[in-house]
Amino acid sequence: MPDNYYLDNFNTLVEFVAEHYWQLLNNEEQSFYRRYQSLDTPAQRLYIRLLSRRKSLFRQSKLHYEEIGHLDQAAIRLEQAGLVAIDPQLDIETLLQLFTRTDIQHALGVKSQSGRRAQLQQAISQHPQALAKLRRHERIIAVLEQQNFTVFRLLFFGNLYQDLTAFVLRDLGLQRYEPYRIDTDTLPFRSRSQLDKHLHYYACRELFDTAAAQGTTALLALNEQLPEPAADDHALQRRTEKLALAIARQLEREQANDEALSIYRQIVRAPARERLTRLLAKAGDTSAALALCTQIIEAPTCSEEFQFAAQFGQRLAKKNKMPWQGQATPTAPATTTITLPQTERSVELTAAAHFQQWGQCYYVENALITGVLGLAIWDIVFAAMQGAFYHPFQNSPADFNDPDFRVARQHLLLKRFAELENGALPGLVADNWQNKFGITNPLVSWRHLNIEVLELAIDKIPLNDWLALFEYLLQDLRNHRNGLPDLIFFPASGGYQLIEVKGPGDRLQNNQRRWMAQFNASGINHSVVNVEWESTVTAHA
DNA sequence: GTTGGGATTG
DNA sequence: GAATGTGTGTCTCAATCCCAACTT
DNA sequence: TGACACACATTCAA
Ligand SMILES: [Mn+2]
Ligand SMILES: [Mn+2]
Repeated sequence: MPDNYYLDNFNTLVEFVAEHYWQLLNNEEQSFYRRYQSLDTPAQRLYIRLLSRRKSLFRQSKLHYEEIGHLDQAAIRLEQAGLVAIDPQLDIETLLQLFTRTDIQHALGVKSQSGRRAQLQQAISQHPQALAKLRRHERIIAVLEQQNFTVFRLLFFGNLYQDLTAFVLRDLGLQRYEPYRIDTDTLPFRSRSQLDKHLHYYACRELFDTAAAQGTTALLALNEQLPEPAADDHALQRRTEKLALAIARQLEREQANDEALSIYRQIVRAPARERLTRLLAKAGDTSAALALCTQIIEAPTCSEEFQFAAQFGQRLAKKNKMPWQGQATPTAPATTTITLPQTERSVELTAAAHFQQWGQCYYVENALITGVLGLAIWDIVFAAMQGAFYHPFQNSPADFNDPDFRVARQHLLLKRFAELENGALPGLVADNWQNKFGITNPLVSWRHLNIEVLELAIDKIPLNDWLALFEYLLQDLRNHRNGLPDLIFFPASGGYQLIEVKGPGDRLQNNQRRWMAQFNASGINHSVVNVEWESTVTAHA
């Protein structure tokens, strides 16, 4: 790694933002950028070093950065630029965070092994002389204006969960990204108010845990604070709705059902209507609950919601002797029970080893089917679309989880499906396995795949089955990429079977049932295998 | 004296 | 035995250091 | 730092 790596990375980030988003920056942020630019290199380095760490307060004696040289001078220039404070006023609690338990014992003149940290802190708080002794000969540096860098990060990445480590991981080869072209003409932020709303959202999210611990009033106050995203800002809509759903769910736990209900009423995103239905039913408003079920069935936002409404509606109607349209027809999958000696390994691997007797069996869960789709449509996932790629560290296009991902790429997908029908699948999978290996892709989990199971699967699974599986996945990439069976079994006698393993006490989950309904519709061979452990007690008896 | 959870680093 | 809610573990980037708990 | 699947407890109905 070059000596300047973190300086270069930081500069790349802030210069991109300054170039493309200067008009969105307020005076403070513009000043922040100018003041940073006016620093000499050692001061810039020190600032970035401090900015990259989790805490904002440091004892200078604990900082060891050979490449910076004299920290004293760098720190003073940063102070002159207003980017750090030296020896700031601190309350006792904050000050003590900077020192170890041993430091505090020494200042108090106590022997080691004398109490926990909390007790020592309590003790030293009463002794001004000991506190003064702690701080004597120490220069304390507080890094300032972190929030301004946070704004730059948000503008660059479009989120706050990525940071400068993304550059390092890429440069070390630990994360590889598809070399897509960045669409600098259509960047995600268009206005200051949009940016402010995003920042506001993150501020709210940071408050959530505290509010949840405080209870109903704090949760309701937080909900009031949530920003109102612009109609075309899908990213922020998704985030605020998820946070509102979390708030409402927590309100339910606090028994504040009416308050939760009124939040759910404002949200369509799942599982808002499901929660709403449950609350209405619990409150005894059966007809409203049933009406909502009907509404969901007519226009479901996802398969899970549809399945819920069909089952819950039927049950609720039956219980209350109310009329109900439609019969849920749960088809039980073929189920067998096998008894195996318990092993150190997981029940899935143990079962796979068992089936290995009759052919070849792999523990793949979601990785195989979604992975093959990912390899089959690799170029479409990363196709240049307006606004899809706006920084170099994306694992997927910006709209990957939106329903319109498919709509926007429909012509490409139709063409690809035609190619698949003409036998393109084996070639696409082999080529992309070869050419793209290790590159991050939202559908491909390289670690859980190997070329053997891929080749076997391509060989043994008929094309029509693949097309049916792909179709269901593409209907809702976000929600249909889980729930696939644990094992794929290729019997020596030919064909294949998808097997969901269930250990003692485990039962089919709803997403697994939904996949099995698809398997049924497409005639795909599948089963549930219940594993029981050979009891050593029984064996001896 | 060990260990387990972190923060930091590249 | 279903339905429902909640808790847990496993992926982790890997090597190193620090620190505060303890016969884990 | 979530997503995902599983483990476990409680409740309720037949
Ligand atoms: Mn599984
Ligand atoms: Mn299973």
